[in-house]
Amino acid sequence: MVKRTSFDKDDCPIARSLDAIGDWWSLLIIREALFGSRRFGEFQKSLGLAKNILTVRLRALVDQGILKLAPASDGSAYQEYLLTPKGRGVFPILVALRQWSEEFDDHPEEITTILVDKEKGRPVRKLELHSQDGRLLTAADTALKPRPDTKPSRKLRSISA
Amino acid sequence: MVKRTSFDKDDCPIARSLDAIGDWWSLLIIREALFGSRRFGEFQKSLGLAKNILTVRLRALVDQGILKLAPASDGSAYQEYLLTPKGRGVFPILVALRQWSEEFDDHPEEITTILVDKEKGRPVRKLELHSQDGRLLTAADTALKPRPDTKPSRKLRSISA
DNA sequence: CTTTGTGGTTGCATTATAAAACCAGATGAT
DNA sequence: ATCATCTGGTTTTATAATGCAACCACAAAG
Repeated sequence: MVKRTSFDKDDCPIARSLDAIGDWWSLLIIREALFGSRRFGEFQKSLGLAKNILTVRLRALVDQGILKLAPASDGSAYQEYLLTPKGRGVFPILVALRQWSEEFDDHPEEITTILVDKEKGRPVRKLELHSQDGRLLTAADTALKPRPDTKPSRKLRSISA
Repeated sequence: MVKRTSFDKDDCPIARSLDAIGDWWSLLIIREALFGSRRFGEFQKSLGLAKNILTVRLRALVDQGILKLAPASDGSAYQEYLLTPKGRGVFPILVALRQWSEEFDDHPEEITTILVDKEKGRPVRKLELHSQDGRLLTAADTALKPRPDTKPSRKLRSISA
């Protein structure tokens, strides 16, 4: 956006995520990476975005610890972009986006792919949110609570002794 | 973004979702709506965005069938913005974003809220993706498959007879 | 030495956003 | 009835991001 109100200092974790990966290209780049793309050219060809923009996006993703640069892999002295655990952690977000589109899009017939489990080749189930005791939850079953305070006392007051 | 490359015609459901709700404000508006906000003024105050922008966003969300306008609710002759089922369907996306932030953010201590299940008041579990036979799946356990074709033959060839 | 891969730089067009003024209809008090 | 205020916007103007295209540069591959 423009005057990016920089949700960086916002206490809402959703805003924080959006601040990190909430632009049009970043999530798609991560999608391609999860799909197997590693090289600059691969991303550029599959996504069809301008190279300078890809450059900026890749660097931002590396800076944020979502991608990392690895030296080689094939013979060439170039580098490739690999997902970090943080990057792979984006997977559920992508699945949620996909499933929302599958369920509510006005033209679902234009969606040409389905997400399947590799072992059986059958479509996956919908994402599920459970309570700690295992009940399946919907939005109406949840609430937001203030956090008790991260670490009120450090358990040992190193200052005083 | 600017020249919104309009992923509208893209066959990737993730791109399609992003095209619908992939901007900074829309998801936050939906978050507030799930949280209970209904009125123009409520959204404006809680999000602190300019009124003209809120106007545009709200209208876009209504156009997309994510919000709908309902006549009243309290006495006043005003309108309020209510989530449609499509809008409530965004909930898993917000949860996924929240959990990603909770798990990978560099400053998780700045997150001041936790998502709990209303009945017990305890934190929810992480979103889970299962195969149809119930196995818990990670990204590595999944693959993308071309869709068999929505409706290859209509079952009755109305043209020829 | 030519091609390919991997970017960087520049310039221009488009657009989202912000900020503030303005406005019409409803509400509320006198 | 009237005046002031609130609500829910619209309009205008200015600016900052972003997208895109095109050209440049350098390393490696052949």
